[in-house]
Amino acid sequence: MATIERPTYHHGDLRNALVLAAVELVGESGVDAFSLREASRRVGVSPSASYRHFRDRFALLRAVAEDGFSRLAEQMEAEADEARAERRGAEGAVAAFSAMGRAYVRFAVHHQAQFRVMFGPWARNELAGPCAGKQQEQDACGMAAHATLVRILDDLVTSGALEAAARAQIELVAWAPMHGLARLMIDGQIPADDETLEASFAVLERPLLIGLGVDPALIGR
Amino acid sequence: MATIERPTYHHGDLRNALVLAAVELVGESGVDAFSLREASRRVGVSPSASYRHFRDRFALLRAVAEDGFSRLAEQMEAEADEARAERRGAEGAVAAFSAMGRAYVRFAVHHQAQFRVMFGPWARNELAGPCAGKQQEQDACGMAAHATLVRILDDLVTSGALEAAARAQIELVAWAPMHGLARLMIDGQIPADDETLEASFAVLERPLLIGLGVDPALIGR
DNA sequence: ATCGAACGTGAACAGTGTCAACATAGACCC
DNA sequence: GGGTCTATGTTGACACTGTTCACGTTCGAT
Repeated sequence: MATIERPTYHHGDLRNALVLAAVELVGESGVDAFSLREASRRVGVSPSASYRHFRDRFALLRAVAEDGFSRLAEQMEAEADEARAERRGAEGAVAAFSAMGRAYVRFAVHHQAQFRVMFGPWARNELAGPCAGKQQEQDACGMAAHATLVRILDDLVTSGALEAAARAQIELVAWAPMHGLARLMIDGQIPADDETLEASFAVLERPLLIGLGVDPALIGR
Repeated sequence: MATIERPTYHHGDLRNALVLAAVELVGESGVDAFSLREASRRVGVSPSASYRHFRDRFALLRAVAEDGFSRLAEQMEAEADEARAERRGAEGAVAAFSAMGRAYVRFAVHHQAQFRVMFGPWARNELAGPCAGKQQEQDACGMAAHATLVRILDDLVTSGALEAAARAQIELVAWAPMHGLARLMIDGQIPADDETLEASFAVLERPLLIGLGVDPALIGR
């Protein structure tokens, strides 16, 4: 009855296949369209089989979120590194910081539905394990991405681009505007094309950095 | 078979009753828990009756969003006016602006689920009318709230607190960080209690205003 | 080779969105 | 008043969903 032929009775890698299918599904038709049954169908497995790997449909969504966070971390890291490579010292740190922010928003816009899942209400719905099953960390999901953020912010201070006193604030002052821009774009309040993205980012960047006390001369064009 | 007795066969105000029930439902158990059937049940009416007033379950959610936007507009307006009343000129304009932002975030935190609906993916799902049935304006939903925002931003310029050149930027520079803070709080990335709210708001406020070129002396304590 | 555990299947339950056919009750005209 | 029209509700059905339970199948260790 499986919709996709499968040579072996056992799938072999069902868990990952399900996550992948779910990511696809969510990407195609949005979070609402996602259904555990449809994901199972795509993988070619009966719906109940999924319950050997996920206690809930929410557990599967959490896995989708986790996948998204790790991709996001990679993306941010890569673009930040690239930006820093072209410059030195404080200027490099500022460039990396800026690139990271841009990467964050770009990721959201290019993976709208998955981004929504990542920050959806599912992650902390029940007492159930927050992410992959580790119960210790409520927000373990975004840990990798958050670690990247912290690293780049620290650079900002150690390179001298930012006074140490501002370090405590910068996390929020950096994150909130970028997150807000991202959400406004994926939720349709702001057009979600790449040009608008760049323009909006540019508008936000300078006042934020200046407000935090970064020397305007360090801010790339 | 109605779960709530109803003296008359016709309800009389079913549309509004449904919206109210939906707002309640969403507030109690989140957007996911919402179901057209449950809303109908609460009102004491058969599920199909709702289809005389809403083409979709999404249409009902859009009505919930609309309700939220008008409440938000009232709230922002009220708190801004109150804050301005105590001061004069540029200082008053800045205070009103600040109060409006605080009201925005506070509304989100105190009406988490409804706020999520307001900015959810439902509003612009289909070609269907965006909100109450008017098809002209894609984002007619937030018009009242947006008008309030514009009014207060204009004050900022006319009162001399902000250079006219910054007017074009300020909309985004004000909205994105507040929206981001709101979402991070309701989505669990930042604790959603009132003290954290005030503290976070305070951290964001000053760099933003300074970055835009507002005289620090005008910023309230 | 056997046996337990891990993995997958089928059939079933309650709940959902939605629709078409039918019932009721106001409104409006004579 | 009586008679018709139309807005409004109701019943019953369909296809779909999440989830569970009893049951097959296969893998790996002994």
